[in-house]
Amino acid sequence: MNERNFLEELNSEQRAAVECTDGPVMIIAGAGSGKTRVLTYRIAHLLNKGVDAFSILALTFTNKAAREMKERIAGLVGPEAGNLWMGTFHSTFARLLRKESYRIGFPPNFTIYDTEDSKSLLKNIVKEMNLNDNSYKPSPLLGRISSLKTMLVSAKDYANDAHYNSEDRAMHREHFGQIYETYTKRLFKSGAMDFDDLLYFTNILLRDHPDILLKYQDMFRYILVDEYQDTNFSQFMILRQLAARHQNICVVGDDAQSIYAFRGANIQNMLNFQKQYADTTVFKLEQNYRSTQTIVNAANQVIAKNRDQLAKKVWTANEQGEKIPVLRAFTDSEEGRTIAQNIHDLRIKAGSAYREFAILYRTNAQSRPLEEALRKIGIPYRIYGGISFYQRKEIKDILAYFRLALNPHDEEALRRVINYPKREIGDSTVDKMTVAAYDNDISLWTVMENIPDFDLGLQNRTRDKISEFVNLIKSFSAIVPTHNAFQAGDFIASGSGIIKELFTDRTPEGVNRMENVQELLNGLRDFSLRAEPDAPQPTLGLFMEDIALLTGEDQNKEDEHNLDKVLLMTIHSAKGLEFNYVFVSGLEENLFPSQMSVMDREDLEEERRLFYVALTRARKKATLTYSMSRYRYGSSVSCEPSRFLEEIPADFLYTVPSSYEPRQPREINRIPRPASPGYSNGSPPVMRSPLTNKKLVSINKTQAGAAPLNNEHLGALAAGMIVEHERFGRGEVLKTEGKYPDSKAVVMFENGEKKQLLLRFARLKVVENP
DNA sequence: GCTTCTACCGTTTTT
DNA sequence: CGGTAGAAGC
Repeated sequence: MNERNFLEELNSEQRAAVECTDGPVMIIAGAGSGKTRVLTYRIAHLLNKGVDAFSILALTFTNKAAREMKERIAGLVGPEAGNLWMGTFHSTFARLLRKESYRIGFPPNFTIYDTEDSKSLLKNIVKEMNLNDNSYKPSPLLGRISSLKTMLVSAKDYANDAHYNSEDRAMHREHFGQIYETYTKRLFKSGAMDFDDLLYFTNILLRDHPDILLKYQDMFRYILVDEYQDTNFSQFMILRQLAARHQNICVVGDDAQSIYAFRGANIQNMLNFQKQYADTTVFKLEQNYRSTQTIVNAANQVIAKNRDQLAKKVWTANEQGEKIPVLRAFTDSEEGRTIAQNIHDLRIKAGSAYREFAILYRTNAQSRPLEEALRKIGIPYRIYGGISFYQRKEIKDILAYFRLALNPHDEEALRRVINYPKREIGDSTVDKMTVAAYDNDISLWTVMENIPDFDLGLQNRTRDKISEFVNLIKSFSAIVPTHNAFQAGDFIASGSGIIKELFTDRTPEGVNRMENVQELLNGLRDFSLRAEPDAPQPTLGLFMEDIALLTGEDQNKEDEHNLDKVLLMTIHSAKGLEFNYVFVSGLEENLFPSQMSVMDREDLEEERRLFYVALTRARKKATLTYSMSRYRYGSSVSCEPSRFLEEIPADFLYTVPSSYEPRQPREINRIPRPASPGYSNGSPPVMRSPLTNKKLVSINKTQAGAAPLNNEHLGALAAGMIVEHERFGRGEVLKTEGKYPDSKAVVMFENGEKKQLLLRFARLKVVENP
């Protein structure tokens, strides 16, 4: 396709934004206004003007967005698109750091720690410092460290900052600074970077090494950034340094869709762009090509009152469309059934495919009742961006061996597999070696490598086991450089003993784990074969680099994507996608808006923007649903409709009454949970133990003999009942006590043994209920 | 050092 | 309801 053709496909707003190629440009793009199209055409236009693909840096928010954009550009200009620097901030700068990291003391094969690794390291540090780990929990610690790194505050800066110090004293975590410092040191010693380090150290590298800065400033003459509203300070500073020389920076974003503040995203980056670059040209894309008028107007209402925004008026020439149905359900599972039923009916009525439907929710936990309902009436579905394949335990175990082969100083990988499979190197040995490493300021691996030089009071046998392990890892390391990824991976997987370990596990889960490992090895084989002839040898190192920054969605197979299935996902991961029919579920106070944001932010602006994103995913019809009660940790909690429902003018909505009655008791006659405030079906009958006369709240009643021998349908036990236990045989219940789920029963068995059983784990069958 | 049992705890969103 | 950390017991 030649240039004239593709520019003519754009409207005048879009075309102007594409053709203004030089100098700082900000494109404010409303939802559904063809933002991606403008970005791709702009890049294609640059290439057609003769700009070298190697000198264009395009940063997107997800790997998927980068891939898609690359494909679309390739469709416009051909294979030259392959030479673009295009990817997420993290993957692009990880790539840059691999080349330059030696300048800041990191090896080129540095490991990238994921969140799990980081938390586990923090946990170890807290333990070693003998701090009460109730106030030093890994997740909050990592959260704080992460936001500090995002603000480019080093451990040293932190220690010297009076404000931070007094804040810590007030929060009773005066050792935080020390933890931060130790964490940083340990990462360095392990030759590892966490997620935020990839951006942090890119900043440091560019800041402290003018020659490198100049090199990349000249390399990236044109910089384009997608989803600019979601960039954080660290990313902003990288861009600022790189663009300083040529000033050809084009950012595209929608302040109304800024939903990542929790991760440090700073909407001010967008609001202040014009201040940063005085001669910025601003373009606005205000026509929405995606949704009906009803949806566009209702969505506009949602964010109308937000204070932080750039003036724009999103409008559409599309048809008016249906009103937005609001469905009320009594329980979360009924909400699921209603949605499932609606999808079923709509699909038949409108002749639509399953893939035209999406169900969005605020939290991942909400997917379960939805899945159950869909499964029950046979609607195929897929969870978009769920847990990543590479996060599974068995896969992470194997990857830990791979990581060790590439970088044996990687402490988290080492700890993970040092005794898996069991090789008699237990916790106390690891603790002793950790102390030695700390005392000598060396890595754990170095201690193990030189174990005879240390007097740790270990048994000879243990020392031999350690040497054996060291030699094993060294043999893995030796394989890597001379073999391709598959050969090395296969050798390591079987040499580590993991394959054997998994093979002996014949439980269904075990078989599944084994299949996953096979899947990983197949992936390695593909990776090794797929390599282009003149590309570098597809080593294990390259493979690990490829997968380190993948998210759940990135690794699904092509055919997975094309299957005709309803998609389920969080609103966050729905950004950038669109569907004909969208269900936004769980519109309840304290869920959406979330409890956290209701408690510590009075404005709820970000939650509203999130709702805006949810609504504007829909092309033809958006449906809102909520439930009056929801299960949480096994008990039902009553809910109120979300305030957001009231913020949409009533003439955009119509309320559909619940078509279901509250659920009838099934054959298992459930006694309602403890009288939680607002239990909507009247207060539950109270059962009392005949012996103690204590209330037997919250234990389910079962018909005698109906409960299977597992803990899924525990019956309410009362004194006098005759029960049968899997191992101990028959017995009589003497008394029951405690509150579910930790309720206990004392049972006298026929063999004369008196046992106290924790009901949640006891496998009991009621055989007689007098 | 390894296995089994029990008490406790969790509440966003993710590159 | 699940997951899991740590104690107790072997």
